[in-house]
Amino acid sequence: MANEKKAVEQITSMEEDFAKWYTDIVKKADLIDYSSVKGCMIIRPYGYAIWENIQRILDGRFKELGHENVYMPMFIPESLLNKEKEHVEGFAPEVAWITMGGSERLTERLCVRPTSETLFCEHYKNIIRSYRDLPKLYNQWCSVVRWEKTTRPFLRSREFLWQEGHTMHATAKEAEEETIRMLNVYATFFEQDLGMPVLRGQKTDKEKFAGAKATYTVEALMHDGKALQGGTSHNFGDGFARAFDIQYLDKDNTLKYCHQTSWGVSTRIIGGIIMTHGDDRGLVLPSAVAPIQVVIVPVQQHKEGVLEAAEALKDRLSSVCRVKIDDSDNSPGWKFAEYEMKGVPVRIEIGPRDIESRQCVLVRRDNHEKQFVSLDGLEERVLAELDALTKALYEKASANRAKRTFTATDLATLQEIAAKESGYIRAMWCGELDCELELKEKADVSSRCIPFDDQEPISDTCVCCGKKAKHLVYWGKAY
RNA sequence: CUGGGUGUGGCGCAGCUGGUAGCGCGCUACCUUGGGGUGGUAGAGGCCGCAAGUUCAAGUCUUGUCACUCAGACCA
Repeated sequence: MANEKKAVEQITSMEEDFAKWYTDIVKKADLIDYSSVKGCMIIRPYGYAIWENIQRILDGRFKELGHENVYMPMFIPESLLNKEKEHVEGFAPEVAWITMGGSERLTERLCVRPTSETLFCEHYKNIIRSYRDLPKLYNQWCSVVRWEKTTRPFLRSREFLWQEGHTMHATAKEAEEETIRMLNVYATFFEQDLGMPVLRGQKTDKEKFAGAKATYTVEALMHDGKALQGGTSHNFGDGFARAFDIQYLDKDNTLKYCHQTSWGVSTRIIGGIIMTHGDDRGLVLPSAVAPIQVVIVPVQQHKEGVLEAAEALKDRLSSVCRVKIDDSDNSPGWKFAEYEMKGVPVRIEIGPRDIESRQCVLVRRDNHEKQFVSLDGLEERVLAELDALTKALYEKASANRAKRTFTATDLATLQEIAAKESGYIRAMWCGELDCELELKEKADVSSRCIPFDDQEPISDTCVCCGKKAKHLVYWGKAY
């Protein structure tokens, strides 16, 4: 249809070129603009509003669980960063350094935080004395800098926004519980609020965070079959505590090292939302984080009573959701396309015909079906549709994941699948780094995670070396 | 970091064998139209990424450089 075609001609089709489709969307939905520094993006009001919604929801959940927000400096002296060996080795290659202050050369250079473990450790050492001081449950919302070679809006930028929780506990058991608890907070947020199914699981040693004892992850699968690590939760054991000498005096009057966790999600989530739910008309936003949940488009708005009726609807709906009315001079068709591009979950059209029959037209972003809806009880109906939309997105994404999840019990099959398909490949693994490297080399896949909820062995031997298998691993290509 | 692509009004592009810049969209004003990007009239807006060089003359040729972008390698 000519009109259909016209509505989508502004963005590249995702089938044609997924990468270009993605950049088209981030630009044309007004999420970001590029800045004059490579890899540093300007997050525009509409994009930032999505982040604010993510922040508000997660921040509330963190606080319900007893976490407090703090703010740490953005600079880390080199000597402080160097205290934990594995950690510094992991991050050193992508750290940005400050060497000058005004016109003076600094005696010790400062790194711009790539993550704040060391800063938290320095502070915790000063404030933790007794078991009564534990646990310490701190979180901060901030930006961090990692000097990436290749950058993409939201997915990999040199500066990005995130939250990083850093907690200190008396025992290893408590630290492990906190690590899993926060992983579950993320998993729930992804699945219920963002409509994104995730795999909860553990990273292999190769993929885990520098300095961590164990790294857990929620992995999401994008529409094109590539995986995206959505959030991470690390258990540090007492490794950093030993490096920074963070001890407390326990009830039994002996000094003990603290056990530590950290966990984070970043603006990368927004990239994940785009690549999971978006379509050829543009962005599709899950209701919970959509800056505009309902857009009201008046039709024949110059006619008597139309704008007034639209305004009245807006007033009513404002009490239950985020609603906008577009009374600009643009034609209705223009507005339809515009708000589809921006991923607004629900559109309501109201014109003279509707007013006469006390109804309006309601169209959901995910299925585009026009429904004639009575104005009575509209608030409840809209809330139900917002909820149904997120659930429908979840179902659709789950179906995509199911379609793209494969199983291999021998190397040849795994290679064949990896070459032909895009998605997860379930396969047994012996636990050796060599096999991970070999699979990368031979099939160009990396281990995404050892999933918690899918460990029923599919064979006894490692898919790569044939030795006794330890875990079922999801393999794939990742962003 | 390696390899490709691209830099020309805000955006997308044209500009051939060198001769002093053009189209579409958008923007501004007014009118018109309005249930899937409505049509019209009149306007505003560019030292062609940057720097050297060749030439009487460079958007166009040469060299260098910077940026963006895609695909790898590396990472949230």
